[in-house]
Amino acid sequence: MTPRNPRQPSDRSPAPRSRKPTMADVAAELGVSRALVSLVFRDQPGASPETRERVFEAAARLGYKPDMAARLLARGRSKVLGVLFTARNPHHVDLVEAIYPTAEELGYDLVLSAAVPSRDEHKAIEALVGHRSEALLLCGPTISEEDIADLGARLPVVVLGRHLKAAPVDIVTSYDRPGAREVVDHLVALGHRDIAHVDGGSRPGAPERRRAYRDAMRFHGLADRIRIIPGNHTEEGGQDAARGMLASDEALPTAVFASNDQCAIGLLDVFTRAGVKIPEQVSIVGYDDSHIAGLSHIDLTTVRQDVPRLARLAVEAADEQLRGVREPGATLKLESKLVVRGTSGPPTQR
Amino acid sequence: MTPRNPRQPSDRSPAPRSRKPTMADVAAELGVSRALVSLVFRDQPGASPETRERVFEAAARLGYKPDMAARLLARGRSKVLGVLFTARNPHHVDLVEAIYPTAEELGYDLVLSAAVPSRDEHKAIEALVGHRSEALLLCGPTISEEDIADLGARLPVVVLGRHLKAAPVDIVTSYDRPGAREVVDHLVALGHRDIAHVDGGSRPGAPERRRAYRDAMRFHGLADRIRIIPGNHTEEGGQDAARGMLASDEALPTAVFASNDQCAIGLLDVFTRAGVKIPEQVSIVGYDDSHIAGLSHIDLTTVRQDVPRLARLAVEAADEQLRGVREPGATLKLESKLVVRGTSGPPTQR
DNA sequence: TAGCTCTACTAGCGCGCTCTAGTAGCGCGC
DNA sequence: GCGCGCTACTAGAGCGCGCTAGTAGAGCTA
Repeated sequence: MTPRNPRQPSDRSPAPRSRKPTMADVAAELGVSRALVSLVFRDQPGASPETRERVFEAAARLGYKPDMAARLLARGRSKVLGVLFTARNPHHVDLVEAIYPTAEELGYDLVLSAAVPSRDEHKAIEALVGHRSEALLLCGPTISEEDIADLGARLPVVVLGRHLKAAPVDIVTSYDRPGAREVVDHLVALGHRDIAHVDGGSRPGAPERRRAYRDAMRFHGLADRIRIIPGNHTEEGGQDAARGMLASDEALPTAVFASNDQCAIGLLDVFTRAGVKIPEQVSIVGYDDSHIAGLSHIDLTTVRQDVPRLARLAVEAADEQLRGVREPGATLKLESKLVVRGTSGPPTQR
Repeated sequence: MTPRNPRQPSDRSPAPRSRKPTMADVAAELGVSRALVSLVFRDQPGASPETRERVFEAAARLGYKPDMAARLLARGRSKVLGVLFTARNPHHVDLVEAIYPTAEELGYDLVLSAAVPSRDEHKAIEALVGHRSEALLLCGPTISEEDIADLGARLPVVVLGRHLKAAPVDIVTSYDRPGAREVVDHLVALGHRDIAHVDGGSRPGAPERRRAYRDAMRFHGLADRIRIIPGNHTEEGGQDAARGMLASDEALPTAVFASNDQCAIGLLDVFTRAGVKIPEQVSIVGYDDSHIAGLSHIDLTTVRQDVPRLARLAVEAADEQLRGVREPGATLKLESKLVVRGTSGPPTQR
């Protein structure tokens, strides 16, 4: 952390933990002006190499660290991007991981705010704005389109993984339809006809996936087998849907396409516990290819989104809006593709 | 988001996105002083109810939101807690979720910083300090004890889920030994004797769990069966360990106790793919009871830590340090307990 | 020597807010 | 009529930094 400093051992202070040193302290220590220290820390020309050296040395000795809040306040641009994500959603976590490198590359700092059950997205977003985010990256926001539009009128906003009709914000997402279409094609090719879809209600991406499922079923002449079961994008949603299917009078479908991986995992959970063999009795396909789908023994067939590119495009879109090189309102879509793993297979004859 | 405002519809501006309004704008709008507006927004006495009303109304009309950075800068106390966590670690995510409510209750705002592969803990911590965190909550930090001590000398630090010898920081964690002991007791009671431990190297909590495993094995007269396989706290670590065991000349143990859930999931993954039946051929037990262990069809036997209390105690500890009612250096330990699920069972005779 | 340029620095305002120390105005009792 | 206390408000100094406009001094010409 701080450079090793024998003169001020860290165990010296059980108590005082004196005021954080400021730039002025460093300047005073060296008998120079604050501005000089500022120059050095911003890596601006105007200081001799020896002076730079001395400034860094003194700063390290005093334990000085630049204060972001003051820095943000003083300079017009804060170079901070606010990122909203859902803590429980592994796909969001993947996105956050992927956002860091590009942000760093373009010189942005990141402030994260998690939407968790006890703290809704509105609060999380207010926190981001309050902390001087110049622009917001929203991972699969569930707030209303109107709210997003209002937000977009206040500052640059990039929405990841959700379609919007007419908000003044950038949108970076995957084509949901080809992905969902591929899922149905794959299942049909395996011999399935009773393919149900556990949807995600109005969650980001869900309406498009539902529509694509319907279209694909019709395309394959399976319009009469269309079966949409209400769900959401959490494990609980998948569990509830699975319980509903098990309790229902109708026969189980031979394949279930879930609106996202978490939902699929919920399905897997309940089906497995109930003794339903996966994929022998029921094939299950998810959506997102979050790291969990591939790594664990879940081994879920799913649709992979190009997370690194998604993240890069989102950060770049925010940057472009901030630099004013482009009006907001762009929509970028990436290809996604089916990843076949162990939870899908041919249906067994009954 | 912003209160609905018919006079300035959000679609009015494709372009200007004019400067964010400040407190001075609100004050000018009403013909009052900035200080008054400040009072109202801080909910301090000294303004009449009617004035408060007018201030809020004007603020809403202008779309004013208080600027945290300036607020933090201006007041001594920032009331911001910095939280370091590992994005991929579901147990950390659980902790973050649990920290929010208590923080809010005590009037703290949270700034999150994720350690991800491309961005190590040092950077993540610097970001937190730079954003004026008054105190730091570190979820299972892997940086050196010395670095943590240095950090603790600069500001209040609470470490979650890791033991430290003599750093001037608070520690909130679970008793690892009784938990690990319970695991071994459970497995022995089921009839296991060849119980291996995939450890977590020097990761937080790992040394204690390893030691507890050893002690428990000795207690049960199984000293000669002690088998410790190096691992770490990621899925990859578990996968590598499992591959190593499968490739080894030695027979597989009948039970494996992993140092955390992710590692256990990695084991599950590789064993399952290799056709090893869980728990018939090998029982697997994890540690943490992250939401993933119970929710998915992973159904992992594991050791539950009391996450809500852990989180509450950590925030309270930070608060106490900040209020100066107590010297840093306290260690709080909570009970943890075995949760038996589907990955552990009696060994089959060979 | 004056005049120029260039490097290496400094003075001081302002970012949006908080907070201390006030003041203006009012009703009150004596 | 005067001081008193109270409510409702204001002036203005800072918080730690960035940044613009400046200056002192060295080196160089002519």
